[in-house]
Amino acid sequence: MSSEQRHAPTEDDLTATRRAKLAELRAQGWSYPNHFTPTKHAGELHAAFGETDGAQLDEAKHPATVAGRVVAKRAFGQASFVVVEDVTGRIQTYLRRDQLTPEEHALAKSLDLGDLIGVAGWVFRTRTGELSVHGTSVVLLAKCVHPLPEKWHGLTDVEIRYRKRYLDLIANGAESRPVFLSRSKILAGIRSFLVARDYVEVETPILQSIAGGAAARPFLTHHNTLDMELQLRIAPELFLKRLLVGGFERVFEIGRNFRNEGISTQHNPEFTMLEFYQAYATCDDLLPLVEEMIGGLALALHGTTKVKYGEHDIELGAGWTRLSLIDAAAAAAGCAPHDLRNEPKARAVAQQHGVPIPPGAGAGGIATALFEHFVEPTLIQPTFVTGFPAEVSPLARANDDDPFVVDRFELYVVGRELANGFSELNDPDDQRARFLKQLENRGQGDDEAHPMDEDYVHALEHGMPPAAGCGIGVDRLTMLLCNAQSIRDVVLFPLLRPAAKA
RNA sequence: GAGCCGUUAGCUCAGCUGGUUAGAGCAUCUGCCUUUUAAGCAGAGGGUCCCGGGUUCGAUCCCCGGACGGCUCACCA
Repeated sequence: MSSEQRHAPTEDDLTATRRAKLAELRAQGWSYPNHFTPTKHAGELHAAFGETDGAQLDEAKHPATVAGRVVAKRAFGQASFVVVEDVTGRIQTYLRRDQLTPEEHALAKSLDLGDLIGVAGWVFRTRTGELSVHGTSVVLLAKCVHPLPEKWHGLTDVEIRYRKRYLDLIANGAESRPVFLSRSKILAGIRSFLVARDYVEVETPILQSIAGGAAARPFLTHHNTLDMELQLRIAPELFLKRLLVGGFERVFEIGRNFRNEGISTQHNPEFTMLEFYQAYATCDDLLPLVEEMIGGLALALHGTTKVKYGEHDIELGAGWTRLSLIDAAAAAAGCAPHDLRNEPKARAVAQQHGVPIPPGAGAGGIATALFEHFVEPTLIQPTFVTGFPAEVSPLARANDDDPFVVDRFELYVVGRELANGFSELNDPDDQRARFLKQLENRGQGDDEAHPMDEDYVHALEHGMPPAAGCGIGVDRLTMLLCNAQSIRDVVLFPLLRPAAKA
């Protein structure tokens, strides 16, 4: 390739070199072998022989076959040290000419960082004391034709980490993999917690004709043969409650919700939510359940209910603070609680503090805006906020003594909403009226107002047992328990714009 | 959607006030090396300085526009 001639952007030289090696192997008949069975993981070998001295190992010559990715290679003329990484960790292999066929020796010399190989041999300890596998055969399992990120600094470009998560896992596996293992444990922990309490796991539609159950804008899609507009669900709530009508008494679903909104460190357009519903329970019954679940998950993951999140030390052991939304908002805004029940007065308070008033908001909506503005960011330790205005809770049951509010709570930790639960509204006429009120708000410009769902009201008209339900954002819970500052660090493949065409 | 910041070799990063041929380490290639530990030694190759305009004798650098990303804000969980 002449240097004065500006060649078209062809393949990178590093990749070309590796492809040439691959072509050579193929010419010799190699073709991505399918049958290879390792007998040991790296972690097993370290666990079994980590304390065994070299003389004993030489005596016993324990056989071992390992497989994994080449993550380091130190080659000499007639021998090489090749470090292989599998899901449990790393093990060094030692490949020398006098133990291999000529073809294997040539392969060992041509190995690139990133290749997947299998090595059979015996366990030994090198002169410098490192536990290794002395190879008697080596086979290439898959070729890596692209150069991998540098071994010392790893991959720091966050865009590539999210876009090509496999590279993040290869290059930064020690840091990024544990988060996803923890996420798996959290999901399993939630399931076993609820199943142990007689909850039934169910799956409800993601494709819905009216996406309801939350205040959010949906994604739109289309069914071709039915020629039908569909929306991706924004919450499973209304279907889970139809199941309560049908006779299930305790149900839960862990699933993806889709909300057509902005992206931030705390928002991914698709996110995982746990929702659970219990008949013959009230809102108050759920608080201890949530405490126990989240505290138990922390204990299972970390062995303690104290977790570190950024600068904060969070105590997730039971006994969380409880706070009334209206009282807290009034205290922060320096007015009397009853002022926030009166729309003109509430409006004046908000204007006095320069807090924007949502379109169509009445006293309840304004009180909530004040709460979110002043109080929410200050709730660092786990706090249950109760007494939400009915106006902002179209699916929750009004309080018997004070119909201005509903029997509802939200859980806040490190200034973020983590869970939302309430006694369910099972009065179909009240539900219809609330939906109509939401339609009014929609007319006034609130495009996240809840749509009318006659089918759901019709279900309620058959009688839904008194019940309470709760939703927990699994991604945010994982962030909290894994000390992750961005939701993209706990979602394997976060949504990104398509990469610019290079 | 708005504001601020960023984008230089495959990766991690330098690059002065605008100056001639844009550097380093790792990685790669060639040679030597049968117990290394970020192996070593000798040599070599590798760049659309994110893209498009503008200013200038001259732009990686200054100005304008755009793409992508990060952070903050707004909305939600």
